[in-house]
Amino acid sequence: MKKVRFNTLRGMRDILPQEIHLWQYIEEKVRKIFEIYNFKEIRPPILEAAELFLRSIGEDTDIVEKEMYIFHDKKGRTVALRPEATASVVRAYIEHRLFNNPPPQRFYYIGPMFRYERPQKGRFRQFHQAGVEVFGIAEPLIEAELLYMVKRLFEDMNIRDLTYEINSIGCLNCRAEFKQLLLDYLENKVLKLCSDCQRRFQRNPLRVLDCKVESCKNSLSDAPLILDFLCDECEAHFEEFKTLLKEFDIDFIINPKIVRGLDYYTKTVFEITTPSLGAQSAVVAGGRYDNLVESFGGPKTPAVGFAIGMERLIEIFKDFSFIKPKYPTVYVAYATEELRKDAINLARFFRDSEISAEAVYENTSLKSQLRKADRFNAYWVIIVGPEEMKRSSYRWKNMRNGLEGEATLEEIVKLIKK
RNA sequence: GCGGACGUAGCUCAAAGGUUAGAGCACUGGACUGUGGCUCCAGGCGCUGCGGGUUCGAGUCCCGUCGUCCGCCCCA
Repeated sequence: MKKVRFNTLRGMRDILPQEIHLWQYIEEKVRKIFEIYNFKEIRPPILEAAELFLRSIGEDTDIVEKEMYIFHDKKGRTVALRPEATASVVRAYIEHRLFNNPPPQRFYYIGPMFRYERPQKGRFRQFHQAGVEVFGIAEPLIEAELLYMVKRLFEDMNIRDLTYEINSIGCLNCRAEFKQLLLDYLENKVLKLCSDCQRRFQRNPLRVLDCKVESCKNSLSDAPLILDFLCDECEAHFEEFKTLLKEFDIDFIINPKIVRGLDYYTKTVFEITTPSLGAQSAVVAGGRYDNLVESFGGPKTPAVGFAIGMERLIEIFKDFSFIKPKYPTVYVAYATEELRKDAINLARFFRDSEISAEAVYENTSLKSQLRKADRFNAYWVIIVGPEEMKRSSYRWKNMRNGLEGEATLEEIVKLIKK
């Protein structure tokens, strides 16, 4: 038989036991703060109808155009691995009529997302997001509270050097007006723009504004900013949002260039960035999407959400030396080979008593057993020996301080559980 | 999708085109026949990412491919 070696696919990786405790620690932190804010966990499927993402994220966005894992199932349906979770949560919210519950309805999720991109630092094809969505509240208070919640999470994890960037991209009304204004402005410049922007000019002119090509930036230096053309309502919303952030003691900067790569946003958008991630500076991103629920056939429902990039959060979380993996509490060894089975049985007894235990299954010297116990970082070693058996007792050894003694099983359990 | 760097033992890295590809750490066993960590000794480390080519001879040079990293684009 020909031997084949398999590896993870590009951009995918195994999270091994040696780092999983770090993930578990961070997931617990995230869950805890979300639940304090009354967010309820929701777990939508990872595979959805591709249409769901086309209609929410937008067909002209990079995510949909070139980054989606999209394929046909055996019935010929076009399905996609989710590139983000908001669309799924909105779908579930409507599908299960969760809007019949009183607002605010708050949901959170933690799970894998998929984007077919070129991997690099902080960027993977399968990555994880922890995110929240709030339905039913139009007040900017919600956005401000969400940012405050994230700020608390970062403080709790002792993560600093973050920049809170905010912007408003208006509602359907002011955006329509602004779009016309922008088109007029771009009219006689369009030939000077890069090829991407020429296409954007046709299909999604707002995205011309955040082109990174130097020549485009130059010719757009005096371009109108949507921030200056918000309608009265959007303007008031943004003003109140800023006032609340100040009240909540959140330092922020206004970045009029944030438009977000997803079409469903309205009014508030925000991004939290760090200098320590190289080119992938965003750790958290989100915003308001007041039209999405309605456009998916639900009742008109304002909504806000954000997502945290878990890999990026872990990357900037420096203080993890104190997080220790879980070790077995006891390691059961035997002094002579005939007692091997007794040792295994003793391990079974410990496990039945909810004490985590590891044991030696092969025939080997006591010395090597102790060495293994050390390697496993076991706290206690219990040795089954012939002399002790006669007195129906066992030898115990504390691997942290080297102390040892002899005791009955009852005494040992008491010692361990102390 | 575009550009650059790099792929050698489980890990970190050596080996100016020339014997049988090495070292440290780690692993296994022993010195210590019922006791880990320190020390010493011994042992196995390998399709040099993969596939072609050049050459008397390739880990080394060339081409392709896959992968990793770093930029660009975009994003979490």
